[in-house]
Amino acid sequence: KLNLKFHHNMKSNSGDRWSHGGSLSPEAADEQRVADGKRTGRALDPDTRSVSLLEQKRKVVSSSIDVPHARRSEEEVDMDKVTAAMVLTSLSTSPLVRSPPVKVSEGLSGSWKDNNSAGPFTPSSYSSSGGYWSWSAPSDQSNPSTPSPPLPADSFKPFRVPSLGGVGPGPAGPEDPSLDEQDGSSLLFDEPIPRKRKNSMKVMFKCLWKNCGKVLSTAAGIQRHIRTNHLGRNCDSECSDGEEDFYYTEIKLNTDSVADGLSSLSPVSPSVLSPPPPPPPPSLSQLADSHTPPQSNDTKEPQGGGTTPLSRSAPSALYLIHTDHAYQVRSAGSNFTPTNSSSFSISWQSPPVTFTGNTVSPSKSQGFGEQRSQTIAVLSSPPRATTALSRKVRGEGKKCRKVYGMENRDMWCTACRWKKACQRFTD
DNA sequence: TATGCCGGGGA
DNA sequence: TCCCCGGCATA
Repeated sequence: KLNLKFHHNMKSNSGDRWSHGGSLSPEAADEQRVADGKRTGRALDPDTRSVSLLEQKRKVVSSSIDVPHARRSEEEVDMDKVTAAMVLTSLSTSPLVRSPPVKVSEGLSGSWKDNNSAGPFTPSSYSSSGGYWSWSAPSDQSNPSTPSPPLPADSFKPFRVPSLGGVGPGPAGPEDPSLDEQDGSSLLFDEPIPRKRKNSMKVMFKCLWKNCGKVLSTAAGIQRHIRTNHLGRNCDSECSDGEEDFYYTEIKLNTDSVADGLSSLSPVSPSVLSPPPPPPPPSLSQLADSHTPPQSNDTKEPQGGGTTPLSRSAPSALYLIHTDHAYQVRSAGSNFTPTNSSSFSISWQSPPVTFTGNTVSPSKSQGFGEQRSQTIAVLSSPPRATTALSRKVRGEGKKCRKVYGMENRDMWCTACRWKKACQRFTD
């Protein structure tokens, strides 16, 4: 509990997400890196290294916290699952709403970081591409104009809060998260999509900005379009923080059916993009709210207090979206290979992981249960055997007691009377 | 809950 | 040794 509080305070105190993530994340990152050894590529920041006793102490605390997190996560996971499932279902219906998902995903990613302050990636993103997240934090001057943040902000806060509380996605311990989550995400999104592309599919990029359905054939083009027209950035790629990635979606067109034209795009794209279901009404409402008002986003973010209302339901939704988004990002990353995006994809994946982890957790629990039962069985079996050997197995036939009944106890054999093995009706 | 028995204890 | 009973395991 103390630990949790500690994290929370840190986050709340520092208006900036990143600062939060940064402070906490480095520690976690170190741990995970060591443990996993997966993402060793990035060197730790000098700052991180410099961390001294205090940091170490934190680590200890954080590590201890992990356990509680996991537990909470499991509980909530179930809820999240359900919510997520609902969201997905609903999303599958309407394609247009995608943009929200993307944003949401961002929010999620952010939350994820916070949650998994210990997460391996936080540091990387933190150190390498702090700018990325800037959008999420309007306070940063870098992205003053970015409207999209609003959505993220709303969703973001709620999401974060839960996670911070310990309920969050961070459920899985350091180990599980990365592995399980990745697996889940990969299963759902990674494999199917990439393969499809290769076939007769043509990839187009559609601007998700409101009232802008512009479709371009290149990611660079769409990014530029978004950057210039929607984000109001004049500078080229330099200015890009990867934010553009979130405002366009990748559309796969079947070359055969391309004739249909864009009109077909919207319908097709959803189906094609296995991961991203369309935006449905109810669940979306939340998302939409967060999305639509970019400005509100900015306003909200600074305060950061927004723990209140959205809280759980939103987070769950976010999860789904997040996943979807992750997919998009990844694909984009693979295609475009933006430096930032790469980092993103990683961080994003982690969130899916969380989700998956949740999903998995149940199975795990079951597995444990099974193990338990097995173990018990094993243990119990020996006693039985012992009993059988040492103790006379109960005879099948009726004994004096049953034959004569309690009323005629006098008629019982002495053994029966003495509560010994019946001598009269021996088996 | 009802039985069948074992292990013990008292007379 | 005879009788009884507590308690356990099983049906």
